[in-house]
Amino acid sequence: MPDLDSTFAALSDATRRAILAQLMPGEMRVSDLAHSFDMTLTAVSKHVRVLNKAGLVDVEKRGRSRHCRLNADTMKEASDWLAEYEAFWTQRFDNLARHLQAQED
Amino acid sequence: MPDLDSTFAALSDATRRAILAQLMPGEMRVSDLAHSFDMTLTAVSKHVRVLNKAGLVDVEKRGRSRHCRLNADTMKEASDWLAEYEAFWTQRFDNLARHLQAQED
DNA sequence: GTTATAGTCAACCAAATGGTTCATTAATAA
DNA sequence: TTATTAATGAACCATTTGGTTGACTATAAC
Repeated sequence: MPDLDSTFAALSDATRRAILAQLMPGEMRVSDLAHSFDMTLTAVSKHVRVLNKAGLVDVEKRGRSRHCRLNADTMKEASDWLAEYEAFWTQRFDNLARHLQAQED
Repeated sequence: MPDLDSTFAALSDATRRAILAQLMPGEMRVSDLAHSFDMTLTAVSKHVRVLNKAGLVDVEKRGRSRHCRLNADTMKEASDWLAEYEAFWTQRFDNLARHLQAQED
């Protein structure tokens, strides 16, 4: 049930975007993520919680670890919202796009 | 010069997204925009300033009016960032059961 | 001129944000 | 059993945010 407000808000922090990038190859524990950042485990845990509440990351408790993994469905919703404006930026590059399309054929 | 931080932050507010939607058909003055919202002109003016600083809206002073228009190039940057995750929502390799398990706290 | 309109600026407020430290819970290891 | 590890919770702090009101600037209209 994540709304666009919390999704975009979650994406507005560089640390959280970096967390998402780290999760691309596969799931990671919260403490593994924390090693990459110059902040406390508590801070990273909070960021993960924000991402989780925004629906961008799923967290699964296994033993005493929390395993985090991307939930890209929510990103798709943000992407879909932006896509409604696509015409406003593709129009400018229309000529280039046609040119590239012609080269593909 | 807008960074992703301010771009996504600007997009995280429903009022500002509504302003962007209103600007799709064409430019509008700040006071025209303000008519649509249950808040003061000052508040709308502040939202426009946030959108302008984020590079999402261009503002041109004409007479005593400020005319606002979309700048979709910045939206494209946000869209491009999200697009790097496209593979994660187009290829749905995660199964539903695991997803549901992750949802429980 | 005087007055109305468009908009910003400044000050203020309550709530949210991003970070810290310290304490605590829960699971594993010795 | 005891100690260690993984992670969250609680309290705190400074800054930012989204809104207000009231004063102000600048343009346009009468």
